[in-house]
Amino acid sequence: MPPRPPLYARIEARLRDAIAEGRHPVGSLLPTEAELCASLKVSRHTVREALRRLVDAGLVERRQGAGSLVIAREPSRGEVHAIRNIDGLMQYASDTRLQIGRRGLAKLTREEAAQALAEPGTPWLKVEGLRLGQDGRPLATAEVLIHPRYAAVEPDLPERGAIYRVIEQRFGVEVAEVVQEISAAPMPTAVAAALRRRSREVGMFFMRRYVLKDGETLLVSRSWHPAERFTYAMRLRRQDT
Amino acid sequence: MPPRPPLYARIEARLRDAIAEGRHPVGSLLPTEAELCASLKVSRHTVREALRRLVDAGLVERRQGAGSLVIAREPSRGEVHAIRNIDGLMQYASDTRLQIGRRGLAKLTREEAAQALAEPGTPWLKVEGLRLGQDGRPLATAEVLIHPRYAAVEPDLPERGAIYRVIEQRFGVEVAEVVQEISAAPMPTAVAAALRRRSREVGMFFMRRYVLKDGETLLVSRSWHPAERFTYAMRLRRQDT
DNA sequence: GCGGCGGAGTTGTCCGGACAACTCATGCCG
DNA sequence: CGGCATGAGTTGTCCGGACAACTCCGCCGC
Repeated sequence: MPPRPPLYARIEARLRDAIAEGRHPVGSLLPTEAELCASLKVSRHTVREALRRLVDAGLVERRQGAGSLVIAREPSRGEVHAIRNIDGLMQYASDTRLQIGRRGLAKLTREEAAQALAEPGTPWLKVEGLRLGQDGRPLATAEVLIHPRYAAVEPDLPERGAIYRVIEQRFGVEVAEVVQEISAAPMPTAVAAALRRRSREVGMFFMRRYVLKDGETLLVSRSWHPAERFTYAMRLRRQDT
Repeated sequence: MPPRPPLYARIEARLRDAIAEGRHPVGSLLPTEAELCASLKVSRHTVREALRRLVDAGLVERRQGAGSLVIAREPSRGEVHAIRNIDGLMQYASDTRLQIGRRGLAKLTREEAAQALAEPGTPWLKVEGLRLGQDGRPLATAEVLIHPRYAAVEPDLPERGAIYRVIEQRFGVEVAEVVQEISAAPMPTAVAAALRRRSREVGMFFMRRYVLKDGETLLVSRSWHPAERFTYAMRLRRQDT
């Protein structure tokens, strides 16, 4: 008889099953830690270990003060799902690069983001992508903005593959850092409300910036995921002009 | 002024620096949790969070009862280091696949290993590899054993790339599971002692098995890492006959 | 309406402790 | 010499609690 797995593993499996069976659909929030503690009669520590593993598995994302959001039903194989899966691939690539930084990703400040994205007159190469699930249905929209210096890669852009790798090889540069932004500084409430309304359609905002060794921003990806409650509270100048 | 990072992050950075500077060389053991608690005046919980991050970063491996072993000075970019880096690549590939299971990998029993590896008369395709570090010096030796049914991939074997991916594409199969073995069931003490002696040369043993959906073993990789104290305590029939 | 303030709710950090599970060396005994 | 038992040392699991940081919503004044 095999030994009983640890408590947190059983809780993790339980939650994983609940997600897989749709009792916690993608885009919904899991019960809070306190609720799980109460219903499962375990300490918060144990619940957090189980949730941490779901985060590592890519099923859940958490934000302090907001909750635990289900973002996938099954662990991603980290594979290419569809032709136009541009940002998905980049995300995969960056996840690989970022395996270390899975937790503790640095945050982009609002100013940094504005600077990186919205320098007026900067003709960033913009690549639009659609992230598709394994069933072929769209999961999220995405944009990738490439620094004009490296815009010549456009004809080489892979249908499947990591964009930044192509640029690295083509130009002999090296991505030194990947910075991720999920939530941002507070913004004027009116705009926030408008975005919140819109977020019922587009959902959570994701942004990644790829930085070279000399600090230059190589490319920026941003994408929207169809999550209900994780609203985006960041404003990009390029978007509303 | 930026806010002070959390305590565990500072401890992590401190240990990371100590490793990078060689104060904790690769192959040595870190101070025990209790020692770190005492010297840093923090709770064991905080120390464990810092160590967990070092494990996630790939700098440290831990084993219950044994200690925390330094296995790398800097976080791996997860990249190809050298031509003959066959198992290294596979490990990278499997790490990617296994991002989820970074913790809690299932274990191979001794019998399973013997069955997978040492069925007499089974002409497994054996690929020998040498894992090289970024400086070109060997880090570990490796063997990859491919199931005879898929041995026809030999001419296709990549010098750089994941072997199992090649097989998947070539034969239209799909790896459903990756099982990893680090330490194994106890073995006769005499053999253990002999191995322990030898382990001062070859070090820790690693083994991975790639399983198809129907349960068939697609390939097995095993490798030895030059770690001092993490001795190998598993016996493979194929090895001593 | 617009903006700011505040408070309830939620997750993040950190402490202290206890016991279980595992590793490894030692020593005893056949 | 081989095998087993023992025990110290180390990491894994789990509990309980406290406060900090953050999110989000509603209230209120202008």
